[in-house]
Order: sequence, then C-alpha cells, then structure tokens
Amino acid sequence: MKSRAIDSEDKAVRRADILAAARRLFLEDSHQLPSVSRIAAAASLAKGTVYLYFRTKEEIFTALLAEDFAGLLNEVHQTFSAGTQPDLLAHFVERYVAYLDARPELLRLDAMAYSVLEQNLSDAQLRSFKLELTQGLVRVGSVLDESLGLPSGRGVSLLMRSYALTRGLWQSLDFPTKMRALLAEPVFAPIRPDFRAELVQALQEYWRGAMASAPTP
Amino acid sequence: MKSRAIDSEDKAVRRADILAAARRLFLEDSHQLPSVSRIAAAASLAKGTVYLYFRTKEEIFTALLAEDFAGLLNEVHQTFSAGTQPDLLAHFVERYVAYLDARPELLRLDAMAYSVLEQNLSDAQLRSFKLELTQGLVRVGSVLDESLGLPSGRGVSLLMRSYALTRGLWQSLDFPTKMRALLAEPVFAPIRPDFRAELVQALQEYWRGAMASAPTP
Amino acid sequence: MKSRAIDSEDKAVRRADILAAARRLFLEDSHQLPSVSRIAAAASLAKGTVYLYFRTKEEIFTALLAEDFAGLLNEVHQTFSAGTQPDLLAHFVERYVAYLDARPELLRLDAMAYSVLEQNLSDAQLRSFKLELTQGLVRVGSVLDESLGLPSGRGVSLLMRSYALTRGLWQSLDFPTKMRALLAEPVFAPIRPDFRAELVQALQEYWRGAMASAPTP
Amino acid sequence: MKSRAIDSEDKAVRRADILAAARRLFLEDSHQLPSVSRIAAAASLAKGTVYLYFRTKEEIFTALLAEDFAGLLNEVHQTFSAGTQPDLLAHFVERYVAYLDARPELLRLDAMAYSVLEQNLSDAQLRSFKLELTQGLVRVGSVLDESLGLPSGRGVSLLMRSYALTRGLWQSLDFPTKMRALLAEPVFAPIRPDFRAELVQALQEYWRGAMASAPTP
DNA sequence: TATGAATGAGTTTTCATTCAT
DNA sequence: AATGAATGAAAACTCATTCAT
Repeated sequence: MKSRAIDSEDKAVRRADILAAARRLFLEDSHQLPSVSRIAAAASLAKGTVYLYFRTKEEIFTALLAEDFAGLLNEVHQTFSAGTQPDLLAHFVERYVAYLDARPELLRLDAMAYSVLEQNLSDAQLRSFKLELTQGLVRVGSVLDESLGLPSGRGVSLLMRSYALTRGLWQSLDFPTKMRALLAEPVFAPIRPDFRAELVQALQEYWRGAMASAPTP
Repeated sequence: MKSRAIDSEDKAVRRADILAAARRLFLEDSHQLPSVSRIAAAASLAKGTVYLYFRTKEEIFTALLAEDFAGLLNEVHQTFSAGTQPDLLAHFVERYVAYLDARPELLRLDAMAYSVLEQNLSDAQLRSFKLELTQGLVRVGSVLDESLGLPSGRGVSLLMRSYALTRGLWQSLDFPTKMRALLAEPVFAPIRPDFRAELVQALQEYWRGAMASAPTP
Repeated sequence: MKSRAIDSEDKAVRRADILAAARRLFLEDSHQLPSVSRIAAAASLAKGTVYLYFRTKEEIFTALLAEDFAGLLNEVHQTFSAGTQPDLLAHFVERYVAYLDARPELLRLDAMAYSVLEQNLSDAQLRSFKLELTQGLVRVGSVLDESLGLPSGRGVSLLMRSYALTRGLWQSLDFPTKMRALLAEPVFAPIRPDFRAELVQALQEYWRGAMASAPTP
Repeated sequence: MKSRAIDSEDKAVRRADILAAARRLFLEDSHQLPSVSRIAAAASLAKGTVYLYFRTKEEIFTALLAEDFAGLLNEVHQTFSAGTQPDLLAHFVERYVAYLDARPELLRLDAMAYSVLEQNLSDAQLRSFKLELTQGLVRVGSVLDESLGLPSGRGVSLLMRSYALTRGLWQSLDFPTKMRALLAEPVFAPIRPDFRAELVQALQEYWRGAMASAPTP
C-alpha cells in the first residue's frame, strides 16, 4: 500500500503519477487505451485508487490530451510572443513540429478521441475540457493577431486550420508497425511520404495561401 | 428466410444490402460500429448469412469506406477531366464538399479507421484496401497533373493534403448531437464555425498557397 | 457437380469416398473431427450431398470407427483360426499391434467417442453400431474359445479386457505434438515409455495372468 | 454479492466452491463440460468472479482432474504403506475400486481429457498438471517397489498399466443413461458386464500375470 | 441426386466500475 | 485514503443442418 496522499500537493503528485503511467503504457501500444488495471499496476497503485483521482478511464486520457494540447499552445504562444523575427513563420513551423515529435502520443490520442474519449465523459467534464482548450486557443490566437497584425479572430482560425492539416496528415501517414512492412512495396510509395517533411511543406503552402488572401471577414 | 441469392448478380445485391444496412445503423450512432447482430437484423438476414459475404465485421466497414473513397475520387476525377473551366478550382471545391455532404458517414468512418478498422483485417485484406485506394489516388492525381499542368506526382500530393485538411477540420468541427447543446454557449463560438464554410475557406487558402509555390521537387 | 450416383454400387462408392475423405482429414489433425464442410470439399462434393449419405456428422465417424473395429476383429479372427501354432499368443499380439499401427486413427477416434460420437446419434444408429460390434465380438470370442479350449464366453472377455488395456495405455501414452516437446524433460520420462513396447509387455502380462487363472465362471 | 474472500484461506474456500459446483454440474451431464456461466450460477457467483480464480474454463476441469488423481494416488499410497498384509493385493483392488466409485466424475473427466482439456491450456499449465501427476506417480510407484520388493521403476509401470486397464474398461462399460435402455436387450449382454466386477477380475488377472513374470528390465 | 445459400443457437472472456474492508 | 474482490454486460464467430433450386 502506497503511503497516503493527504495534502493536496501529495494528491497532485499521485494524480500526475497516474497520468505518467497511462502515457507510458499508451506509448507502448497505441492501438488501444491501456486498461485501468494496467495503469494502476504501472503506477504501483490499486485499481480502486485510480478511481479516487479520475472518475472514469476516459477522464484519464482526456487529461492527457489536455496537457499535450496546452503544451502545444504554449509552444506557439512563445514562438509568437518572442518578438518579431525575420522568418517568424519558419520558426513557428520548426518549433511546432519539434513539439509534436517530442510528444508522439499527442496525435495518436487525438486520433482515438472521436471514437473513444467522448463516449463516457459527463457533460461537465466535456465542457471543462473544451473550455480549457477554447480559452487557450483564443489566448494564443490573439497573440498571433497582434504579432502578425491580423484582424481579430484570424489567429484562432489559422491555428485551427493548421492543426487540422496536421492531424489529417498524421492520420494518413502514420502507420502501425504491422502495416509498415505491408506498405513497403514500391506501389505504395505515393501514399507514404515522410510525415514530418510532408507536414512542413503542407503548412508552408497553407500559410502562404492564408497570408496572401485578403483577411477573411 | 430471404430468397436465395444464386447467381453472382443476386449476390452482389445482397452484399450491397448488407452494406446499406451497416451504413444506416452507423449513421444512427456513429460512436461505434454496430454489431453484426444488428446489421443482420437490419438487413433481414441471419447473422451467419452476413458472414457468407464478409469474413469479419471490420471487412464490412472497410468495404463501406472503400466505396465512399472511390466515390469521392470519382467526383474529383470528373471535375478535372470535364475540360478546362475558368474557375476550375472553385468548381472542384464545390463538388468535393457536396459529395461529403451527401455521404455523412465517410468522415465519421474515417475517424474510426485508425482505432478500429485495422484491428481485425488480414494482411491481404488490408493490402487490397490500401492498394485500391492508392491506385485510385494515383490515377486521379495524374488527371490533376495533366489538367493543371503540374509536374508528375504533384496531383497526388495536392489531393492527399486537401483530404488531410478536410479530415482534420471535420474532426475539430463535427460534434456529436449531445455536444451541440453543450457548445452552444457563446464562449465556445471560436471553436465551432460551420464545417462546410470553414472547409471551403481552408481549401481555398491551401490551394492558393500551393499553386503559388514553386512546384515541389 | 459430380456425376450422379444412381445405382446402389455407385452410391456405395460415393459413401466410401466420403469416409475416406473424413479419415484423411482426421489423420491430419486428430484434435477434432473435421467439419462437414471440409469433408465435403475433400471429397469434391457439396455439403448437402454428404447429408444424402449420412444423416449426421457423427454418423460419419461412427461408420469409420465401425470399419476399423471390424478390421481389428478380423485380424484377431484370422490369427486364431489359422490353426494351432506353438506361440499363438505372441503371434496374436504381433498382428494385433501391427493392425493398430496401420490404422492410427482407430485409437484416436475411439478416444473421442465418449465425448463426441454419442452426442448426436439416433437410438437406431447407436443400436446398429453397438449390435454390429457385439456380434463381431461374440463371433471372434467363440473362435478364441475354441482355439484355446476356453469355457464359452471367456474369449469375449479376454478380447474386451485386452482392448481396454490397449485403449487405456494409448490414452496415457499418445501425446499431441505440442505436448511432445513439453514432456521431453527427463523428469517426465516415467510417464512416456513407447506405446508399442509398453502395449506388448502389458498384453503379455495380462494374458499370462488370465491364462493361469482358473477359468472364470 | 457474496461476501469477499480477503485472506488466502477464504480464497481457497471460494476456489473449492467453484470446483464443487463444476463437479456437480458435470456429474449431472457428463457429455460436455458445463459452461462457465452455469458454473458461476451454481456457485452463486458472477461469471467474472470465476475468472478471478481460474484463467480459463479448461483450468477448472484440469484442477478437478488433478484433485481426483491425487486422491487416487493417495489411496494407493496408503494401501501399500500400511504395512504388509496377507492379501495386500486384494486390499489394494478393493480400496482402489471403492475410490473410483466415490468419485464417479474421475473417469468421465478423464475420458474427455484427450479431446477437450488440452485445447486451451497454456504450456505452463499443462506442464504443471503433468508434473504433479508424474511426481505423484513416481512417489507412489516407489512405495510399491519397496512394499513388494520390486526392482526400481516397476511400481510406476504397474500403476500406469492398472490405470490403463481401468480407464479402458470404463470406457467400454459405462453407458450414458440413454444407452442403458437400448442395451438392455439380451443380445447385448456380452458387452455389458458390470464395470465394477469386471474391473476387479481384470485387475486380478493382470497383477497375477505381472507378478509371475520375471521382473522386466 | 446434387448443390450451396441461409439459418441461428451457443459460449468464452475482458474490463470498467463499485464498494466492503 | 487505499485496497482489490466482485460484478455483469456485451459481441464475434462457427458450423451442423436444412431446403429451395
């Protein structure tokens, strides 16, 4: 039995332990969310204890996703608030992609979100998750607006579209190990460019087009 | 007992019936693939009969997805082979979006593909699915190449990126009914623009940037 | 479609074809009775056709078993009716074991008989199978009685007990392939003597004891 | 909900409850292993609970068989270690047969072992089962060796052959209820002597022959 | 006779969640 | 707070058998 987490700091630590365990297990096999049982074991806790910190399994993974999204927004925020640079856009793409590389579970979790995460969350939890996301997005969006001299709200739009492109490409290009071998045949070459390179190019194309257009009303 | 499908035409009809039933049920609740039991009932067949036409549940949904993708590629193909038009791009976007509207299950199924479809398919089935997709993509890609005077292979790339943008936006903007009410609060306005309008704009931006750039090597 | 079996000879041939196919498949994997589907395919017939010759799957395997038993009894019959020999008993054991070797499916089918075969036979079928067996046994038993100068009925008893010993030893000593490797460890040596050698010795011991005893009333 | 089995003693009790329920149901219909569902109900437990104590259905029946075998070996052990008696052999047969009578499921389970039990056990489970059996056999075998002054290893052999005879006879002579009526006709008399009496005689004959023979090398 | 399409009963196992201790 | 024993819903798939053609 783990020592009791009495004060709220200890509790936060325990909560973080559980999240870390879940993240670790998910990275080991991203085909499915690990079972609560395994998460508990990986965190050296009993199953019941996990439920003291999270009401449902889905809450765990929503929390993970929220963390990762917050981090991603934070990267973007820092990029654009770091003062004007000559090649701000290139800089943005670079940090953005680097962050995604460092958090390989982000896009995988996100890919499961539709079919899994929203199944078993209370309205309150869902709202809270979406609220945090929206607020972060709006905050960083307005940083973009300022930094790039865009009309209000344009930054949010650019961010959402950039992320959409990212997620969409990732889902096209990230293959489970088992499929890698299968798609090694030359005939499949057209559908398996490298994700990272592809993302960089696609983002550049998108932003070029977006910045060229008259600001959307 | 349904009348027997003896010749191959009848069989094709029966197969299509099953697919139609599966499509219908999936549209009713897109959070999970309907059980084979329910599909059989919806098609007025016995469970075992479904397994005469599809080896696994996943094969059913892969077939559905393949159909939808083929149709989408076909739309694009027709758009670009219909002779030069002054506003070819706008025309493309219009038909493309119209097709997606007519096939609301396409993007939902696609969103489940990563976590579900690839779980229980044989290598051969997977390969066959991907092969059909790739070949269609390459075929239509080259139509684009010709029609727009692009370097070889560029069309495939444009298609993949356009679809990535589509899928990514959809996953951001299509909310399950239950969530609609929740996100009606003004505070969520920034993350819930209309999918269709958003897609049109994003595609326009992307294509403007893509066509402006020097052809990628 | 196979040509029609009209006269009763053709039918007998077809019936034998089915039995041969079943036997072949069972020998390939003796863990379970092959499905009717596979038997039909192996006999180049449609599933329904098999049911024109056998009412149930179990009837097929009962027929197989009946054939093998009849053959075994025939061997014994010939052994003991071949005139007195100095070492009649040794001769019997030799031919008996040789027959079992030549019909490896006999003891395997027999081992499944309790749990499988009797599940789904009509009373009439069951009776017919047992009757044929009993009559053969009584017939050969009386040959033994005569040949060895035993009291009436003793031959049947000796045969049943000999076969019991055979079947019991076989079930102890015939291991599925998968188990072979497992039991290769020296610690298991005591439970895996060679079946054939073991059978020969055990039969010799049994018969020595049986012939020594005062005839059982 | 049953009261919780917290300490290991309670758990052993619960495990035993499950085994008892399985045994009871199997005796009611020995043609097939009862489903886990029925076992759980018979033990007044939820299905899932059964799986806390046994990993697979087959493990349940293997445990039952192991128990019964261990008990049988124990009987034999006690018989032969109880000091020299004038009619040691008769005494052995009596206790041996009495034990089998008291455990009617033993031989029935054993008859299913070939076709069923080994289907779904891990190698480790299989090995463990066989190991326990072998060790028990060797242990009791050496008691026989000592008690009867036999060459080392001869006891194991006698035990295996005796059990083979037992199992083989039982499979010939134990008829499912349904078949009893069928075989009541006089014509079947030769194949339906009483199992118990037959076993006693056959064992006596076998042992007489075995003890008469020069010790097998 | 031969075919093979259609039927549908039947069962194991997992795992999120609860709650007695 | 922590534990982990107990719960029970849920679903894919096989295959013997039937019967329309």
